[in-house]
Amino acid sequence: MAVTLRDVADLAGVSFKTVSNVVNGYPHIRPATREKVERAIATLGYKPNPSARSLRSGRTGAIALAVPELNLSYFAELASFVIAAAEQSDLVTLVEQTGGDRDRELALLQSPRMRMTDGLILDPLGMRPEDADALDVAFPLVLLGERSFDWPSDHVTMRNVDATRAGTEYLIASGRRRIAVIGEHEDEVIGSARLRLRGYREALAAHGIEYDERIVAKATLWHRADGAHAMRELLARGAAFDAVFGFNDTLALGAMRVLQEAGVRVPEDVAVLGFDNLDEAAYSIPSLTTVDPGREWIARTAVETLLERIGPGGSKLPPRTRLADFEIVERESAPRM
Amino acid sequence: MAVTLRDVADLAGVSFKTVSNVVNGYPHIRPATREKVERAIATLGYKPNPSARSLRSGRTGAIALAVPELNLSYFAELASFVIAAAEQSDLVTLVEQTGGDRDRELALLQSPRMRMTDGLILDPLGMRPEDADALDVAFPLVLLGERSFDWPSDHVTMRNVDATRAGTEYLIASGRRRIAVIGEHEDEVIGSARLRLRGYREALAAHGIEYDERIVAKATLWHRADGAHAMRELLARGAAFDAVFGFNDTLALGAMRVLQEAGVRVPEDVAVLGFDNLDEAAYSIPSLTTVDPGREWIARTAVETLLERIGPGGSKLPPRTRLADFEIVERESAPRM
DNA sequence: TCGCGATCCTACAACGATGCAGAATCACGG
DNA sequence: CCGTGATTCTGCATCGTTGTAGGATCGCGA
Repeated sequence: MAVTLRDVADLAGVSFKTVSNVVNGYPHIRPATREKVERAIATLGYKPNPSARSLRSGRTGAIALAVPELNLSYFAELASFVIAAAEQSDLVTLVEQTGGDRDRELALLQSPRMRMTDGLILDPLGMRPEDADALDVAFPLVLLGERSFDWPSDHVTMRNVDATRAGTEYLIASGRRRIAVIGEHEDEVIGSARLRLRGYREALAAHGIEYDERIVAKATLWHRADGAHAMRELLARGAAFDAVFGFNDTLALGAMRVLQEAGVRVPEDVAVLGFDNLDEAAYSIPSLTTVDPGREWIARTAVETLLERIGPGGSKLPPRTRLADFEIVERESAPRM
Repeated sequence: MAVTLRDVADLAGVSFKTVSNVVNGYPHIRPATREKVERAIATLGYKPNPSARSLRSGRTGAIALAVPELNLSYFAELASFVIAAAEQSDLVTLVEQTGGDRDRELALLQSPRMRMTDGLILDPLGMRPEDADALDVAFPLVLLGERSFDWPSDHVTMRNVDATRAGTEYLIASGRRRIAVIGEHEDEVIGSARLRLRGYREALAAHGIEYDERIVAKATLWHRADGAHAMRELLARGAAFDAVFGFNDTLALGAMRVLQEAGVRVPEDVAVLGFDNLDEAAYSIPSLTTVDPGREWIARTAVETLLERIGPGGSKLPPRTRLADFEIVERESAPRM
């Protein structure tokens, strides 16, 4: 059926290993031979068989990226950067969606599908500290998102606590005192939600503002609809607030929409601050002030880190944690002052 | 290094072929033997080697999805559905980004990377009619998006002309007469842009409204920024309009943002209509009336169609074109009346 | 002329799985 | 007690490639 090294070799009148050598850029080949072979490759349209190649060499040329879902713009934009970075190194990217579900994340780590790739970049939204053992896998692994697993693996992440502390202080500096929050996870102990809440509380404490759980709203998933829902609940509770910090942009955007439906003016009555700096944050009405966590840097660095592990001697490297810088992007929904 | 069939066989005291039979669910195996083997598999943690498997069987268990970029929400949501549908059939999805660039699309069709998969779902944004020959590839291929290639391949797409005609008529029925358009491609002849423009013109003609190119704005890429840019240009031209039809939601949202910055009221002064029904269209201010092209159906159907081709006898099937139903979703930016 | 290292090419054995053909065992009717 | 067909298991060849080892050829100095 398909053209193989042998077919090319027959046409070129050399041994099939010589064709292999040409394809792989082995240096010691006479120009005449090389040309003969290349012509044969062109006329037959030979393309190497990646299965055979990786069976022999142990490398597949693919990496896997596992995120909760591409529906969430943050992960879509992240995936876009990861795929682009991988392509730079001639790797293809296989995308898995876990739904942020613990069981599916654990299953993925055990899955035979992982043997189709040279390594995995995983955002373990659902896993818990006691699942650390599951991270003891035979393939190179880079975790995204700040998590405190008791397991020495590579991490590429952002400074969640610092960033939300800075965000909250930004709101405080602009004169807000009653700062509501959307995105708490009730029983989660290691994820971004918990860390971001901590940064928020630290900032409050540093400025002598009391923590009031009546203006803290849960949202387990971070879709627009969840932000909208949380905001409706906050409004229903009746506790006053003059700012809202959405733990990501989609939550903030959903919340902002509900605020405006309810006749609340943004930012005059309530300032809104997001987290992620999605493309769309610049185009909402009003445009969204947000914390930019350095998505592109994270994506690029995750791929680099994984490649170092995959490469020769990679398994000997000590576990590394790499932190992105953040930045507050001022827009209309929360002016600096 | 890794555990193989042989290792399992040794531990279980059977031939390695028997282990293979167990793994593949061959029926004639004594329960006792099966159990022995399964226990050995479990203790050793055996996982089949997909490279070896696909070298032998010719099937890889992966499909490729090529879209312009995941940054564009439409494609992110589409990819999300495709990946989910593929997973239902135990296939992993390898995502490629072409940037909508003709050369990269053509290169992808020739790329050896394609041999890592059983087939490709491609949205050929940049290809031209004269590139039809490039579609003559050795692997199963399903095209997304309505294109008039002179090549008999499978298509899954939406009724672009009908949908934009209906959208335009919706605006006309609500009393608008000067309907601007954003998203024309100048020199493209086969893509959605051209088809959507045709639907628009058909609707105008049917209602005796003159086509005025002063209110038709180009946008080669369909990001929010492009919509914003196009709207600034429209405003600068000074030609009056009482509605805008963005050829996708992000264009419409970018344009809507600029309108409101300029003090134009939506929908009182100008109605805005989008196309795609993205998640975010429901949360903008005002929420976006839009044409829903049935993204999920398209994704599911594309995977199904590809699977039929991949399956036994698939290459004998006649080329098929499958059309999704569309629907106009009424929201605030363009009320029905 | 010979020896020797560089250069160019080839032969053979893997990598880990599956398909096929067939050997061994078993059940059961005549 | 044997023949026959189903059941259960094994052995071998094979998929297309790369790594290793080594054979041929060549240039060049001794």
